[in-house]
Amino acid sequence: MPNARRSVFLSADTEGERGNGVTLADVALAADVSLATASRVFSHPQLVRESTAQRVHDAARRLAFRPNLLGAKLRSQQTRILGVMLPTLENAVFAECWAGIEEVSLATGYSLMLVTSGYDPARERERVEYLLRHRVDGMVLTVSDAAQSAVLDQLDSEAVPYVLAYNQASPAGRRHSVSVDNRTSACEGVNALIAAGHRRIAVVSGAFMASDRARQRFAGYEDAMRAHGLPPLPPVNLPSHTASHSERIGALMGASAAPTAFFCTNDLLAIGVISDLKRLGLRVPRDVSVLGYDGIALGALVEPPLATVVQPNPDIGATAVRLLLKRLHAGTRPEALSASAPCVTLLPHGLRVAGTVAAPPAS
Amino acid sequence: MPNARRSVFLSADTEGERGNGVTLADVALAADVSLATASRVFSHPQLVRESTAQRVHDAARRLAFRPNLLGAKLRSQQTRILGVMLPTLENAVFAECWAGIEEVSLATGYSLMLVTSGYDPARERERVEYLLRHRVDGMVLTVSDAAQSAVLDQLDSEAVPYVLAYNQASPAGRRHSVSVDNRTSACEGVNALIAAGHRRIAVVSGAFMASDRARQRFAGYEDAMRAHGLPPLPPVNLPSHTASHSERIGALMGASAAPTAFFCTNDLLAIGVISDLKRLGLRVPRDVSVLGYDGIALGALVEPPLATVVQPNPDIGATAVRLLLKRLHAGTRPEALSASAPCVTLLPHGLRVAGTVAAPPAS
DNA sequence: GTGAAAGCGCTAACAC
DNA sequence: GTGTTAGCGCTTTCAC
Repeated sequence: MPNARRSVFLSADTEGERGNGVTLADVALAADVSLATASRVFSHPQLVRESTAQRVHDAARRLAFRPNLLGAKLRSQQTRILGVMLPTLENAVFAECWAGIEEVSLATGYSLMLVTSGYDPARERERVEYLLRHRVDGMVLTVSDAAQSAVLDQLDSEAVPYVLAYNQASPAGRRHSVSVDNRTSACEGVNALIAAGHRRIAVVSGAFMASDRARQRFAGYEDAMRAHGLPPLPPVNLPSHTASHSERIGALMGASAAPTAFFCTNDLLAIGVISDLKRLGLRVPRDVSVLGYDGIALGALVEPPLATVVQPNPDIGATAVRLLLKRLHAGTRPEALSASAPCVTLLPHGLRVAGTVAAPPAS
Repeated sequence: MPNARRSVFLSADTEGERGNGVTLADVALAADVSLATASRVFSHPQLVRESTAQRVHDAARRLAFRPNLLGAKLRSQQTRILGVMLPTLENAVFAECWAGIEEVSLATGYSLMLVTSGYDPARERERVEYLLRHRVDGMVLTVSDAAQSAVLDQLDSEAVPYVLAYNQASPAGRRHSVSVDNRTSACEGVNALIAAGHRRIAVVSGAFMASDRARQRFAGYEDAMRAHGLPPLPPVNLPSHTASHSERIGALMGASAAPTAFFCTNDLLAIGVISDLKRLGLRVPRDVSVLGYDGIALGALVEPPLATVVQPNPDIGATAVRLLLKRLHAGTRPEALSASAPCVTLLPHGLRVAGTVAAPPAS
């Protein structure tokens, strides 16, 4: 009877283990009920008489009982852990998204495990495997390219419930996603540029090939240009948005028909491009306009404020979790799954056309 | 013999559970070894013959075995999960720190659980309790005020191993921390301001009362001022660094002896203050100089580049994890613990005096 | 409404 | 080297 020994010496708190070594069995003993009843008090309170529950709660408090979630998770075959994979937290978009994810997960009693993929498909695989080993109940993730993602194929084949965030799934498929409408919103943003008088608008993108969003946003740009009879320019791809790319931008601005506006496929990039422009002696927005995409808080903080297409970042995270939870609770019955809301959730976007966008110079 | 049934039908992958239902027992059966041996192949490979190990690995691959970490964690009484509590990820300092934490943790086979406290002591308690319930082996955390932290007191009393990040523990205490020397580095930064010719330097701080770092950095400012016979000005406390505070700054700049330089206790704040200044029609650094603190990547990206005291953020995270791991592996013997390196680890800081700092206007 | 008992998947003594 | 045997802390049928 090892537990009996423990209970006796408990107050001395001799052991160095986490959770002070008090188990549910100790609580049951102290409350003079069976282990089963003690368990029920916490997991299914409605199954136990009020007075009994009170005794158990008292004992638990007295012994400073801390439930060991591991035992519960192992036995019940559902961990109530959600896996989250984001490209990086160093881009505020995803940090803001995490805030939304954390809030609703913890509020609903779910735990989280976060990994970052660094936009690298190989690392995506590895990190997802890691999450799977932890037997997460489901995942919220952003992959570099949802259309051809080894990771998503794997998840599908293993029937792991997941909801994409930011990746906008194809309406044709069965994949669940939460995002804004990348193409439409980008188109609106570029329309605003055109409305301001711009005709030569260049798109600057980060890892174009590594981001389906970037391509969708570019398509939106093309839509807007074509709708106004303007020739779309080929995209300018800048590999990393933390380095400066003055040369590329400089060459562009030095050319005969230099663009009068830049549409950057994300805000961090936009901030970098604005700096590059300044270094070239150009003023934003007087000489050149810049439009970003993301709506990170920082953009509103700088002066002039960054004009941008605004995504509801925390809400994207929160909604993705809620949807995932709904799927999890719907059970494994396929009817329930498909019946539950459409796969592709589009959240409303905003447009902040201010600071860094103005009419083009008279020329 | 439920498992036998499972093994037979396995290739059909009928079950909807995570981890395809293959257990180590199935692998052992397929490889014709005992469960114990199969286990050893993964946990203690050196204890098992090469050829046997090979058989087990083959069987595992054939069955697509995915170890259930929960079982291992529960049984071995060490979860190999590290808890991480950071104030927020929306400040890039902590996002960068997380990158360091994630890298070394996953590389050493440790899992992570992240929570954010939002600088709120009540939420700190709650989140720590959450981590404790998951039986994390140890924690890396940043608290608002290490000197009087209910959470740290609790952790100490329960003998939970932890290492502070950014909080600079008192050398007198027994608490482990990894940070730069806040006071000295701030002093150096302000010295650079003074060397540039500034005499009226104001300190702008975020949640001053909620951040011990902010106070330590202010002390460094006082040191520098006093060392040069200059009167320290009272700190300007701005509650949130995401809002604009033009009024406060405006009032300050409108006063008779307006400061010629601002020392902001973090970079985000500095970026906000620069914007405020611009809105007031002031040019940085020509009219006013601004020095930040943190060294976030973004600071180098903006134009002019943000002058700042640079912390090695990813390294702070990585070092904190390594130290924590060292403590965990030292066993619970107190001698080993105290023998292992000093408690307070100070990492080297840098100084980027450029862009936003220049000589004060002739006046 | 409550109790007894059987595990969840894995590791760690202890034999051999 | 390898196998046998107990559990880790909890949930959950199944009786009563």
